[in-house]
Amino acid sequence: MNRIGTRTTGRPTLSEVARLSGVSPITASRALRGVSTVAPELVRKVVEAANQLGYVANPAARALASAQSQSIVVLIPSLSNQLFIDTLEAIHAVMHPRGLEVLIGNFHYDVDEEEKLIRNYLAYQPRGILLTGFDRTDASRRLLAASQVPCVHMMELADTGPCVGFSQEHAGVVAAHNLLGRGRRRLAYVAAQMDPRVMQRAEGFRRALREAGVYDPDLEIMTPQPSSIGLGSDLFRALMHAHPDVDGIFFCNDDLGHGAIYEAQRQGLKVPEQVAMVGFNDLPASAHTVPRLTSIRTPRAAIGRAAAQMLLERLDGKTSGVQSRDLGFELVVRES
Amino acid sequence: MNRIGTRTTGRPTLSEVARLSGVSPITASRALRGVSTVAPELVRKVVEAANQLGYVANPAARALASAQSQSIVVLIPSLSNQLFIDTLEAIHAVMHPRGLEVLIGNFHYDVDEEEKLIRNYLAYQPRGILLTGFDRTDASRRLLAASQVPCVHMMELADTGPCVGFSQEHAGVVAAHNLLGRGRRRLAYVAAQMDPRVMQRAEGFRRALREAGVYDPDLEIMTPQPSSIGLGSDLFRALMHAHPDVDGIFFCNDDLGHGAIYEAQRQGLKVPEQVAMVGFNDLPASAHTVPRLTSIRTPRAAIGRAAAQMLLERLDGKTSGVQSRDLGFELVVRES
DNA sequence: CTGTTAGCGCGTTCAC
DNA sequence: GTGAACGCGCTAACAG
Repeated sequence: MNRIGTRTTGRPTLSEVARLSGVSPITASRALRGVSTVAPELVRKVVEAANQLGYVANPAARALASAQSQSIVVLIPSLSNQLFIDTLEAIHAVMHPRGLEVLIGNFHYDVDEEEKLIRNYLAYQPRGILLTGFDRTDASRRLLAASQVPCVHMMELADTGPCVGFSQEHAGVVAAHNLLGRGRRRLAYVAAQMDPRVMQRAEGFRRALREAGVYDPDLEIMTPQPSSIGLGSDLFRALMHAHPDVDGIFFCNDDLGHGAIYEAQRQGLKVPEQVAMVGFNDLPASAHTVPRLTSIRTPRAAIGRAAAQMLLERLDGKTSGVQSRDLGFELVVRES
Repeated sequence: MNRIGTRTTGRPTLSEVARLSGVSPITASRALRGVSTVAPELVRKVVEAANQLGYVANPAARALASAQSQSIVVLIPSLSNQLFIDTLEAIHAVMHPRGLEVLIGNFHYDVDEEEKLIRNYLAYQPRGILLTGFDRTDASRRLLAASQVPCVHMMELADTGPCVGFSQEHAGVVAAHNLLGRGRRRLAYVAAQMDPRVMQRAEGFRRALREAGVYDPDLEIMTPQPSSIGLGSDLFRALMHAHPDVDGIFFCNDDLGHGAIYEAQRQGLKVPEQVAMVGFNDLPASAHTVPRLTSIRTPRAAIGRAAAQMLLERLDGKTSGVQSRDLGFELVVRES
């Protein structure tokens, strides 16, 4: 059988496109990439030939020759959280029209896994990297710095690198003020996962309670377990059992809040009359639970979009240095 | 400044590893890949040199030289559905230890977008492709066939290609039987998105109702809108308004079911006394809503795992031809 | 079991 | 504005 050699792809190459359009390969290359000054007439011919052959450039050859791929790496701590899916989609929507491929790395809230991902993905010579937060290993930081690949950090704000996010700590303050404003004094913080952002929100919440003179460390329930609805039910039950006088709770995310709402309903415990609740992220379900969950809406899609754009600007050399973009958040007051 | 040339990566190359370990580049290559027969002593030396230099192979060069990447492409219709996230994670868990990168393509339930993704990703010379279902454009099919890249289809069963999934139609039958078994006769099917699998479940549900002599086409509510909790509330409200005598509903997925449960609660409509409900997928929340939602649990992680393994076997040439693997599903009876 | 040779397909560099 | 030559880093093919 006339099998193609194992070293060749069998797909049309740039040379074939060039031959068909009567120009040199390099002109075809330039025409297809839209760079430099190629006569419009030639461009037309080349593009036509490419379409006719169904030519698609070989990314490997391209990356090898230019020492640069057409990929952007995005490193996120979890895929199971709708939060990051929304961010991812927004990033993709910005990058795709620019011909940039988005490589997704999920490090499962594990900085060592993130380090491995960085080492691995750097080998792909990505054009840029989008990172979640600022908490990572020193080795990761060194790898990133040595690579010279432009980075933008998402979700948190800091002056140590270009970033797009909002003040997690302030979100904690706002949640506290909402609860305090409703006359609640026995306020609890219920958290899982305990990633850096969860801790920052805890810090803000704590500070506000302290200033109001109602802070009680016994009412901070934190577990490193992954967050889930079931866990929210469990933590709520345990909390109310140990401290029946709690009259307001800030959950580090909506999943926990939903679990608590279900559990409260099962126990016949009135929300918000007996216990008020504030969630975080404002997932779609929060607008529908009974009662509807008051929550802090995070601009996750906007963060993805803005971070992607900031990265593009850096690639184009339009900006440089540390740039911090605060997209804020919004307390969505509902029934809980 | 002594900047490295723009054509070079600045990272250690195979030649440097070879030089440091006193062998030829090709021997270093073989040692690192663990192929062929290289003397154990040499392997040790090469690996040591590679570690010392922090060498990571350049995937682009590798792909170019071997006409084959270390990537597996997975094409899914949505990232917003927890279903596919679970599948994705399982696939990754199988592929990663084998040194295979998973490239995720989200085609947003759009066969034309899927076709573009296929055209694009094929240029990356993936080792294999994991597809969702069998419904795609003819061009997609041709592209795939011409590429010779091994494929495995997920979620549905058919005899037209290797696949791992379960009978969507039978799931519809089982849902119907559960409702019929509880004495319900006015049964509705409420669906959104209307992807092929949703339609297959509809077909099974319909068939079972027909056999029981209770099929009423007016009680099929289908909309192409994307599925969501809010939509579930809306559709449920509209349905019960138009047909107050409906006493059982099968939802094409749990999101719609959850929305209906919330809405029923708001309307003071007793579930399941007045209307029984069966969902599909068994998302985590279904075990916690009030009342807890009876649902069909789909083996989404198992499907990802098995599909990945089937693909690996094909890559290793262990199997070939059409192979269909039915992983079944499970009706989880709860309170609704 | 190891090395030599050659080339994967493209873009950079420099010449025209 | 266009082209020739070369090389990116690696591995297939074939010797030995």
